[in-house]
Formats: sequence, C-alpha cells, structure tokens
Amino acid sequence: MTVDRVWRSLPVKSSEVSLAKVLRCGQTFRWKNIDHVWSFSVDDRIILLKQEDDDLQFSWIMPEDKMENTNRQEKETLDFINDYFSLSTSLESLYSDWLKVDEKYRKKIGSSPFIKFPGIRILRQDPWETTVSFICSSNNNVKRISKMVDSICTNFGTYINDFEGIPFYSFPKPKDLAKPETEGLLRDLGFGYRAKYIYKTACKFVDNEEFPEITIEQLNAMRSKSYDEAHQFLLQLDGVGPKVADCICLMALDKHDIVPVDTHVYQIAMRDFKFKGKKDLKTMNQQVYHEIRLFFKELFGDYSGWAQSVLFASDLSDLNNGVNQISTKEVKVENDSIEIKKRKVITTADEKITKETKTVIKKRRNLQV
DNA sequence: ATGGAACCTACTCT
DNA sequence: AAGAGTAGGTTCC
Repeated sequence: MTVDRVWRSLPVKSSEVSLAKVLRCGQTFRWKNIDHVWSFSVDDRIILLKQEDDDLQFSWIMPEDKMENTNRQEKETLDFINDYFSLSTSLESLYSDWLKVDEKYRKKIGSSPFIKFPGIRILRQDPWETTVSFICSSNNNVKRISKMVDSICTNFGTYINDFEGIPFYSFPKPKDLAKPETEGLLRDLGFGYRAKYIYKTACKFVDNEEFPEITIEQLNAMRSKSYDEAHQFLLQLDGVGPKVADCICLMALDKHDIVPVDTHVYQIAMRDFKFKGKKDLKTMNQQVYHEIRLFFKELFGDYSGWAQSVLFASDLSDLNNGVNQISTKEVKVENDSIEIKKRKVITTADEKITKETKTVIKKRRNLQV
C-alpha cells in the first residue's frame, strides 16, 4: 500500500540544524535514516524529517487505530520538533561568539570547526531515555550503543507502526524494564555488564519504598533545578557516574553550560587549546574531571556544552559510520557524503604534530541492500 | 582516601 | 587468521 504522505515545511536553515550531523554525533542513538528520510518514534507516533535546501520537511505516522484528528496531530508534531531541536535558540549567533573565542585561544590547525561544521546543536531530549542511553554508552562506541538502544525499544517498548517495512516501537518506561527477567534478557541481547545497571536503575524509579524521591517526575523536575542538584540526583542511579550524569544534564536537563569530560574532550583540551593538565589521563579523577569541565565552561560561557559538541563532532573521523543507515533501493553514494578534514596525529621523538589530511568519506560500510 | 583493575561485547587493526 | 586494542566509563576493592 503506497500512501501519499503529507509533508509540512518548517523554515529552518541548515546553518541552524544539520540533521546529518546532529543526529549522528553521539547525543541521540535512535534516529534511522531510510532513503534520506530521518525517522524516530516518540510517545504514540513516528516522526519523519527531511532536510531540504532552505527548510525542514516533517511528517508523522500514527498507530493504525489513531488516524483521525490530523490538525491536532500536526500541531503536536510541530511542538515536539520545536522543543526537541530547541529551535527558539539561534545557533548562528552562538557560533559567531564561539568563533571569536576559538580564534583567540585555539592552537591554529586549519580552519575553525565553527566555520567548517555549521548546524550542530544540542538536542533537548527526554530525560529517561537519555539516562538509559548514556548508561549504555560507558566503554562503548556509537554503533553498538545505537544497536542496544534500538534493541531496548523492540524488546521492551510498545509497537507503534511500520515505516518503509520497518517496525517502530516506543522507548519503554521504567516499569517495562523493572521486571525480574530484564537483566538476563538484556545480557542475552549483548548489553554486557550494563544489563544490571539498566535493570537496577529502572527498579529505583518504580520502587517508592526504598527510593521515594527517585521518580520520573523528579527526574523531569531537574530541568528547573540547579546543575549541582541535578548532577547529585543522577549520581544515585546505577551505571551513572560524573560523565554520564553530565551528558544527561546537558542533553536532557537544560544545563547548556555543562561540558561532559571524556578521554576525547581531554585530548581536545590538551591538543587544541592551552590546557595544561597536572596529571596524566591515566589518573583522571574527580578533581581533574572538574578542572577540565570548568576550563571549557570558562572558555565558552553559558552555552559551553553546545560549543563543545561542535569541537567533538569535528574531531570524529566519520559521523555516520553506517549507523542505522538503511536503503530500500539500490546502493548509491550519499548526496550528503561530505569531504572532511581528518587529523592524523604523527608522533615524533617527543612532539605531537597534527597534520591535516584530506579524506573523502567513501560509501558507508553498512549501506548494503 | 585513592588509584587501578575488572567489567561485556563487537568491532578494528596488525 | 588469531590476538591485542579500543569504544564519549562506572564500580569495586
């Protein structure tokens, strides 16, 4: 059955949102790209997005039994997109501020990421989904995280509908994951030691005897609390340490100035900026963690977490890497296949030299029919 | 108190 | 072709 899908237009420039980058830079793991249409399930529907030259096109798919009242659905979908992408925040003006900082403090190695990588912004994601997703992220890579999060939905979520022959499920609630068999099932699904963390964290959200203060309402309420309070709240959860807590703060709880510090961010601080760590990376501890975090916070200001995401994305060699990339038709080279600069680190006697080498992203590894 | 292992798995690289 | 190395860390000792 081929339906004529209704697409609506949203006037958003690609300098404000680059879907190909934002949805692939490691903040969200569930968007699928099917023949150049981005798809994602939320609550009771599948959201569809397409990036055109001058705007964003959106559509939505409801469950089979909920096809009426289109006007309301359109408004709800539009509201979601505006909120999820924080479209009321102008990215272009932030970029121009960051560029000034970058030019002043960055060690010059090629053109600025704030020129080279437009349209990268921090999403405003659901706190619960973000929590579970980033519990999965520990000691892990984007490709596997995406597989795991998708697996959580198909095994524990609620079926919504199909799109292009692929079934979409909602992201499960805590009660869906707080069952005794969950941990074993997650282990069978390849979650490794994170299986227990997810199970135990889900349990804390449904157990109002031992953890009366840990509820979804409280988690969501952290959006309007201070960073310190939100950070402390999150540290109570299993599998959530300082870095994961900060990811949740930045990407779900409106803490725009928080820079989650991982090995990668530490490298950027050392290599591209003039951060002098007192200690080696091996001895990363609470103190060093917050030193680096505050270093970036002071550098870029109120939206330092957003700025950092651009630096991080620019540091990745391949943003797509075949994650959730599906083609229902013949294999062809992506039209958004972009030429990027990949830094190669060449180590000499006792000095690191960064050299720019041009790399053309070839056909995606997983882009097979 | 604090640094270092151990922890799961699926890659990639050699 | 096996085996080490690693991927946006956290927990435990």
